[in-house]
Amino acid sequence: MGYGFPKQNKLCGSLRIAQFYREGKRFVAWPLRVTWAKADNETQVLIWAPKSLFKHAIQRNHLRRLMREAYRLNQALLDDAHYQIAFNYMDKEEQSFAVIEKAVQKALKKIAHEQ
RNA sequence: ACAGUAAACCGGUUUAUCGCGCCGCAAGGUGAGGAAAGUCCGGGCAGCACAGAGCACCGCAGCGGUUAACGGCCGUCAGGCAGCAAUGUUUGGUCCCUGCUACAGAGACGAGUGAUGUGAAACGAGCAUACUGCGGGCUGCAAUUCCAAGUAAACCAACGUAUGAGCGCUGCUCGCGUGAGUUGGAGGGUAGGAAGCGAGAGAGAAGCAUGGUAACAUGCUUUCCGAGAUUAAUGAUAAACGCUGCUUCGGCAGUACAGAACCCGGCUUAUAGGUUUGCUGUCUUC
Repeated sequence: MGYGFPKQNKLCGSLRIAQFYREGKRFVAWPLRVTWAKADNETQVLIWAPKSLFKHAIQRNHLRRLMREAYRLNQALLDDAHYQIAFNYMDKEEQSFAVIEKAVQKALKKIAHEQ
């Protein structure tokens, strides 16, 4: 598993997303709220920065990009199984890449461990 | 030189590592802004509607020009306000008809008169909801078209079937058209894909020429430019340089506003720092 993050590894489709949020397991790795479930075919990831917390599109874009990079660089922490994972940003402040990367690492380790 | 004022423009750069969208068999190519923003005007484009008449309603308003169009832009006139000035800012159709003009005043548009007094205004008028001129069908790309999949032409209630329900025509009236359903309740299904969507007869850009005070128009030239996502690409990390402050000359701090979503022309708002030009005032030197 390399560092890539192509489009087929992104979770999309409103029905699947709604079902995933209903059934997935949740925990918090500040400043992220993580939802995850086992998947059959491929690991798919959803990244979300809410408009209610960040008014400007450029802030949301920036946070999404930081979370995406953090996942992309640390996805090797997962084992060989496949998952659906959602990272929801939940803090009111824009945190740095170092903080977000640490949170993503913690979350991925926890998912791999619980599995 | 300093201060002011009015315009125009720029909006970081480089390297390393990892990565994303679109196009392409591949090699490779290409990928945010001056405001992409607010969605306030105008136009293209799309769908629906459109026999006609009247009354409403909304927008604009010195004058002239410009444009695809505009409430924009350019030029210009008059009054008020700020400033020594350059300049900025603000107001600007009309009173024939309809109506309004508080308090005060004998009287407020009604007249027998109208000096004094009252009052913003005393027969003179001012104003808009009135009148005049011009413009306006409605809805917006979540438009619209196609493909695929799926469901419930079932149930309940009200009104109606030529004694005409309802619908459409602009909000209303007339009038016209249509002619058996319509409305509400409860419930069921879908929310995938493609086109629209960006190289087109471009309201593009740059340069030159001609006309015009200007906005702008016309013509010629060009190895000039060309995002197209859809849980939504255009990035992340590290370093160096540049720029701006402060400095004990070692350095330290800061480097804005902000992210396309059908496309254009404007307006408005946000913006670190910087560049250029015109004009005005003050001072100095020749």
